[in-house]
Amino acid sequence: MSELKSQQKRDENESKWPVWYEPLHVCAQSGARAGVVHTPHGSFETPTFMPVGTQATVKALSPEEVKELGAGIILSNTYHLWMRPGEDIVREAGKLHRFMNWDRSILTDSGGFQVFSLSDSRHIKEEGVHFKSHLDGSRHLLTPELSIKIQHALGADIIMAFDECSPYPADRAYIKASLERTTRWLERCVATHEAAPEAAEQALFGIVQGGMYADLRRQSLEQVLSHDLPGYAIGGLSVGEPAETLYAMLEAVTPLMPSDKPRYLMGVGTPDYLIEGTIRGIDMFDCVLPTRIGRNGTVMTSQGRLIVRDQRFARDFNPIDPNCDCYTCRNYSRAYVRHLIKAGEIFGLRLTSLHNTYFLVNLMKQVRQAIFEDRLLDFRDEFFAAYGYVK
RNA sequence: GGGAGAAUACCCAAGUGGCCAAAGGGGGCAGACUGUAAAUCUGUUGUCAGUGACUUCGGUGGUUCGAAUCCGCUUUCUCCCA
Repeated sequence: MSELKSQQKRDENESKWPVWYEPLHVCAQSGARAGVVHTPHGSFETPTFMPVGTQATVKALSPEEVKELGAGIILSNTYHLWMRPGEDIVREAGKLHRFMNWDRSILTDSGGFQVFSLSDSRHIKEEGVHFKSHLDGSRHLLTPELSIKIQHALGADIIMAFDECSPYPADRAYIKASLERTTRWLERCVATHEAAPEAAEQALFGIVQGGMYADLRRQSLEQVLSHDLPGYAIGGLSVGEPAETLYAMLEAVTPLMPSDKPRYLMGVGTPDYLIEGTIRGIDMFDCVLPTRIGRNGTVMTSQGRLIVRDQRFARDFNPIDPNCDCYTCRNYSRAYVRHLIKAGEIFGLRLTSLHNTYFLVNLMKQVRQAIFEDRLLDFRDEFFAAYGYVK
């Protein structure tokens, strides 16, 4: 695409969508993209890592802290806020941004992941998914229409289509049927969304499924792309498959995705996946990993993962990561963090959550810089060597 | 001074003849965690070799084919009465 044509496309997207992608640079060495995603609540630089705040809070962190560590966009969750406190309350509060005091971008997941993670207490049907509430066992039906309506009430800048995040392993017939149902659900999501006034300020992203079958991934992509949407996501990965499989699935679809729209790899959060995903053309990632493993006593460092709760750190008065300049590493030692975690002190969870989230957000900043310098493959190799990944 | 009761592994605590190296908690140690039912979950926790052996239930001496469990003595602790 010529410079002029891509500029035209950009202008077109800007006027057409509440959320649009501004490409800035493609890494000559890796083909990875750096850009900016513009939303009604500010812009965020890509590639980026999005911390997850399922229940309208990034667990253990205040919005100010999440902001300070550099996150430009966070996630929240349709299913959980629907169950509690109820989307009507969030709407009444002035929608999510006001409710949780976060003035940057927000993305809400549709509840599609809960179709996967709450598999013991739900039934999938064509109309939607019947859930038994994990809170009180009450029965509920989440449909594509309802998911979109709830997400309208929540008011995130980016909302997700209601999909089935299919399990792994799963046979081809199941995956094919599942992805086709997800496609039909997408049509219903789009119809509901486009008919609503909220479409002016919220952008609906479609989700590519297809399990671990490259041709089914392509089929799903084709169906999703038949809707002109402001962004596209890849779902149903990082569900237990080998890394090579995940990479292969990305390679099956990202080259066919439009270059003027953001691409979001859902639920992916280890450093290797972030880097390899970016190399394969992904712009956005989210994951509970940094906050969850943080709360459970594990930290990520430039030299690899550490279970900082382990005894070997009892007298280690160095920072968690000597190369990190987050609040935790600037002020506290491994020994202190370990002590807090062992003692069950809340502050310990806060320090590890803060560090881990900073680590991934900051990693993506470095990745972005490497893209601009056309040296992302070199950066990857350097990072992996220090982190302890064997390539 | 008299009487009653209790002592079990790092801690608390089950167990009152064999199925007991000994339940269950806690603590310790280790691991897992990927669009969050997760400040959670799993494994392990006498010793040594690892399908077995050895040493353990305050100490000691007995009874018995067999004892953490029954008996004698003893030590310590708690409570009650003087």
